[in-house]
Amino acid sequence: MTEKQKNILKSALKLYAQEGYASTSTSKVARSAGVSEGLIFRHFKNKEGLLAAVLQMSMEAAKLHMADIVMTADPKELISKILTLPFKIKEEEYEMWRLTYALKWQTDSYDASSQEPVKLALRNAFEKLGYENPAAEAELIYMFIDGAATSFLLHPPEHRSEILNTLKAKYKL
Amino acid sequence: MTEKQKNILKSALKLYAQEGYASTSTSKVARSAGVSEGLIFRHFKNKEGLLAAVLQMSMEAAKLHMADIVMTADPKELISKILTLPFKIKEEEYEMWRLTYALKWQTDSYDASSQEPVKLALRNAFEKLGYENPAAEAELIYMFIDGAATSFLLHPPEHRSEILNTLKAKYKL
DNA sequence: CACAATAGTGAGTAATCACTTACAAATGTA
DNA sequence: TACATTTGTAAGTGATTACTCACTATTGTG
Repeated sequence: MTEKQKNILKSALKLYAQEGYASTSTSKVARSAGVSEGLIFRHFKNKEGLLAAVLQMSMEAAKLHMADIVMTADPKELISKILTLPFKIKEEEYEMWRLTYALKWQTDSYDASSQEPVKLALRNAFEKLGYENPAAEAELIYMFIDGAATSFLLHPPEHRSEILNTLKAKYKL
Repeated sequence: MTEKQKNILKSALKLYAQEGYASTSTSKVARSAGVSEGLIFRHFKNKEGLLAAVLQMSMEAAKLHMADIVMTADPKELISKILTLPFKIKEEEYEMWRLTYALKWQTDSYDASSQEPVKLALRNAFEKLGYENPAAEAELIYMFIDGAATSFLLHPPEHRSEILNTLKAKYKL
């Protein structure tokens, strides 16, 4: 991976996250990365290819998070880890999360399959804890972390820890 | 309001919700509405003006919902109404909600002020019920309905009522 | 009816879009 | 050194973009 190639990916992520994929032209990405526009097509074939590369790069980090969570044995700890997830979005992961959340609404890009392993782990955890409807509880948590992440990504956070504690109390964590 | 004007708004809402605002050209809207492209600019000045008109039209319905909720006196009923909101998105309101949720991620369009009256009503309700941290509870609920709406708008719903009941149980409703 | 205002059209506009091509510079490898 | 491969650029391409303009059709009003 060349330095210029990395610059393209970095600029594309930044611009796609800030202004949206559709309204960010390849020429804008090239200008921001300090390369000729042709180079984008040399390395990534077309605009879609660039998006795919950006997404793949971004998702490596997320996969590590998820793998750690799924392997947690103690059910209470697993639920706690998942609930805490959106409250701990790191500065350097901000742009990638903004992009993935925004892209959800672009018709073709939504992929629910990546959520399955986490949902399964959640269901098992609630089952172990003797909850009445583990599947519904898992869905509920998933909906919540989606909403919380949205909230934190869109407006500056306030009293995060209070909110997290109030939430944890609902599951006696 | 002319018939053609209504058609433009209807087509624009549909296309913006399906394919996104940025990637829907004015010519596409005109073709879908069966009018000349020039007419769009005659009536709505420019592309942004058309979006504003679509949004304004769409939001009339939402305001009625909110007004009803805010005026509910019984705290338990108020909370229940808000929790139920995303579970009852009507067919004819689907496109407008998809558009508003997608537009959240477009840098400039987000307006948090419309949420304030509802959040205030929620805080008061939790206060009346003697909850420890009413403000945090209100935020929590708001995050949840955001996540639930997202979930219902993006993938086909399943066991909605089970999920709603599990959720209501957490607030003893 | 007269006539002004509004509604609507179709053919433009320059700018920008994603993408290609021909060619040069840098690099790997024998 | 020789030469093939990869990296990079500059100047294009036709299509599409948001938008304008000159014009006609329809409608409301005295």
